[in-house]
Order: sequence, then C-alpha cells, then structure tokens
Amino acid sequence: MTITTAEENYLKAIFKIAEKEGKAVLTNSIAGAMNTAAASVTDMLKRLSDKQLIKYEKYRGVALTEEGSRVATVLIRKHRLWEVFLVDKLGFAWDEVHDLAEQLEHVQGESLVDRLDTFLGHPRFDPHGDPIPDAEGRWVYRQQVRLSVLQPGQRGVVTGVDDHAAPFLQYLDQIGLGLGVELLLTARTAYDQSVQVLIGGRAEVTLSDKVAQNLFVKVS
Amino acid sequence: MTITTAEENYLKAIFKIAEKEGKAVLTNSIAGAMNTAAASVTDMLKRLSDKQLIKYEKYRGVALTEEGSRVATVLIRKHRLWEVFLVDKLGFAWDEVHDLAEQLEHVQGESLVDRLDTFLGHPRFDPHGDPIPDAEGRWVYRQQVRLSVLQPGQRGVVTGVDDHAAPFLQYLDQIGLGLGVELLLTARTAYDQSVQVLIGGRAEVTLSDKVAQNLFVKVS
DNA sequence: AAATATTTTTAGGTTAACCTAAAAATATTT
DNA sequence: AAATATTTTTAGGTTAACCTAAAAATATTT
Ligand SMILES: [Mn+2]
Ligand SMILES: [Mn+2]
Ligand SMILES: [Mn+2]
Ligand SMILES: [Mn+2]
Repeated sequence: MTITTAEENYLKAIFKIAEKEGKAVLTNSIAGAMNTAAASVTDMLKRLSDKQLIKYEKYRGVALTEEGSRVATVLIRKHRLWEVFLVDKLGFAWDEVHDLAEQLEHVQGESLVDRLDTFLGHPRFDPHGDPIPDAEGRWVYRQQVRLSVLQPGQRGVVTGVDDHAAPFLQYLDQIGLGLGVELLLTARTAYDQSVQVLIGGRAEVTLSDKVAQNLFVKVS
Repeated sequence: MTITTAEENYLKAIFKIAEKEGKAVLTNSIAGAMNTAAASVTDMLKRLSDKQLIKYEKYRGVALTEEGSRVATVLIRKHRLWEVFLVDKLGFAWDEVHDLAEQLEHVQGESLVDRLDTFLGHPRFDPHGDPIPDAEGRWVYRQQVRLSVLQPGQRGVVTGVDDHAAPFLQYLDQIGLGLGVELLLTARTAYDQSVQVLIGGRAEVTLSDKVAQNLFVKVS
C-alpha cells in the first residue's frame, strides 16, 4: 500500500505531538500543526485509520500504530539527513533548510536514505541539534536541559533549539550562539527571569526568558 | 502563479517531443510519453494553456511558450544535476537513478539548483551523456552520431545513449560499454546490419542494429 | 444537574488529475 | 467526393485533499 505525501506529513505531525504531549493526539492539535481546518483532519484520520497507520477513536484522539510510527520515524530520519546534506555539503545556513527538507523527505527510493546517510558519515544530529534515528529506527537521547533552568555560575554547551523558525535562528547567529558554543550563566534577573550569559568566555549578553526557554544546553 | 508537479512533467514531455520531432506536438504523443489517456492530456493542455505555458490549438497540437520552454529547461537541468549527484556522490549505477531524479527535479527552492551545480563542479553532461543546460538555460551540443552510421574501420568514443531504460544500460555494463569507452567498428553484416565492434582495443563483440542505433559516439 | 462553551464530526462543496465512453473533427482510403 | 479510419475532444465520473457551515458530542461552568 502506498502512502501519499500528505499522509506522511500528518503521520509526522502526530508523532511529534504525541512525543511532546505524551497522550492521545487530538484533532485540533493536528489542525494547528498542519495549518488545516479541523474537518480536513477528521477526513485524513479516516484514511490513515483505514490504512492501519493510526488507531482512531472518534472524539477521543489518535495514536500511531507500530507501522505508522515506523513511517514517521523514517520520515524524520530522511528530513534530518537532508538537512545535514544541505548545510554540510551545499552550504545553506541552518535557518534556510527546513522547507527544502520538508520536500526532500518525501522522495522515495530503494537505498536512497541509507546511501545519503553513508555519504554524510552517519551524522547523529541534524543542524538544529535534533537526533537522527538510525536505519533501525533507534533514537539517541541527549541529557540536555533548557538554558532557563541553569543557576548562576553553571556552565553549559549549546546542544539544540526548541524553536526552529528562521527569525530565532538568525537572532542566535547574530549574537554568536550556535551548536557547540560554550557558555556561562552569570546572573538571572528576578523581575523577568532574563539571564546574563558569557558566550565563549568573551561576549556577555542578556537573553530574555523566552530565548532561554528555547535553547537546549548540556550542563558541563 | 505556481506550477504543479504534474504540469512540470507535461512541460518536460512536450519539450522533449518537440525537440525530437521538430513540429507541433500532438495529444497522442504526449499521452504516449506520459502514460495517460488522451482525454487526460486534453484536460491538462487546457490548464497549461490558461497559464500561458503552451500555445494550444484544438486538434492541431501544442508548442511551448517562451515561459513554458524556460520551465522545461530548468526541470531538465535539475533532473540531470540530481542524476550526477546520485551517481558521483551516492554511488548509484546509471541505470538506477532515473526514477529518483524524476522526483528530485520537482523540489523547489531558492538557489538549490545552483548550489547543487557548484557542489558537483558544474558538470556539463549527466551520467547518460546528456547535456546539462547552464543557469541561463544555454545548451551544449555535441557532434555525435549513432554507432549505426559508422563505417568499418572508423573509431569512436561512446558519448551517450538514446534508450535510457535499465535493461539497455545493464546490457551495456555487461559487455563493457560505457561513456568514454573507445571503440573500433570492424565489420557490418549486410543481412541484419549488425556490427562487429572492438571495445577498448580488447574485447570484440557483435552488436545488433537496435543496439547500434541507441548508442551515440563521437567519431575520432 | 442544567446551561453553556468548546471540540469534533458530518454534510455538502471545490479543484487537480486522472478515467471510460460517446461525439466530433480531421485524415486516409477507395 | 464519399466512405471509412483515426485522432481528439467533450461529457460525465472518481479520488485525494482541502474548505465552510451546521449538527452532534463532549467538557466546563454555574
Ligand atoms: Mn514534508
Ligand atoms: Mn532540523
Ligand atoms: Mn518528474
Ligand atoms: Mn539522464
């Protein structure tokens, strides 16, 4: 049975919402993620259910089946590998690759993903720090926390971003924050939870709580 | 105005038929190339005509407009660059890349093609010997002839194939014929026009006229 | 528990891209 | 030139993936 591009995108959205929320995924969450009307989601859920890619109970939400989960995992693997290709090989910036990868992830073909993986040297993380599942669908989890939980005096290394949108990534570039950058949280302002951060031992910047919430770091 | 994947495929088919036949492209030729019913072609022709990508006269056939021709050329450029990527970088064989490139050619994005072109070192020919138009849509033409027109005693170098299907390409691999291979036509059998060919100064093979018709060589 | 608000589904549409069968136009043969 | 054959278009359908508006189900508030 063949799976369409639209179906794949829904499965990926459901996978990500389930991962984040940890419970049955509701129609409106999917509609929000996919930018479609709730009625369109109900429509698609019927089709995915017929294909046994989700378990769907009317009004109760959905969960991926084993097969649906496998398809979503492969899709995420493809998306992230293509992002690595675009950044490492073609020289795109990390804020430019999402829409391209969103298309490339749907290219179907025997051995393409695995050859791409080999060509790229089996990267374990994408340009945004997100883990790339291996050919068997296994995930690597990092012990990382949001920068917002660090206490003054704690050091860390940037490992990822929660917000993947271009404006945030461009802002990070501007202040010199990227994956692998070492930082020291020097102070937190009680009033608005903004933090003072020393970047790479050189520049000192003030980051709003919103920014700190969207940055993942590994405490060192 | 956005152009769909189906529309792009039709434009490419029309471009190629026009190139080969040199006159107005008829509904049935397109239907043959696209593997669709003639009625579906008529349907699509109306849409392409509305979008000013073709000039369409009922019952008389079609021709691409300037814009339609530009779109088709970019598509062929993308297709062939992706084929080079798949063979040179990912290690696919020349008989495995067509279907993948058929999908990859539709990926849309600012600067993707040109970055890919740069990454690949601005190749001028694809893995089948077909020319790759440059960023301005300019074509390189080769002075090549079909192997079937060579006279006994003439030498040549393989520059391309007319039939791109896997069985033919695999047959060529098997007998040691590929792009760049030097050969000498030693004899032609009058009865069936089959030819004797000395490959790379070593192996002597007999090729049917059908094979000789589908091989392009540069006489040397 | 009833009333009200929210969420989800159903009903009924649209568009692109396909289809078959019949009709119309064009080309070829006699 | 008429008859016949071939090609193309038209008419009328289907399916996936969307939509809005109304109805139904579920959740929350009073
Ligand atoms: Mn996608
Ligand atoms: Mn990413
Ligand atoms: Mn294509
Ligand atoms: Mn090719």
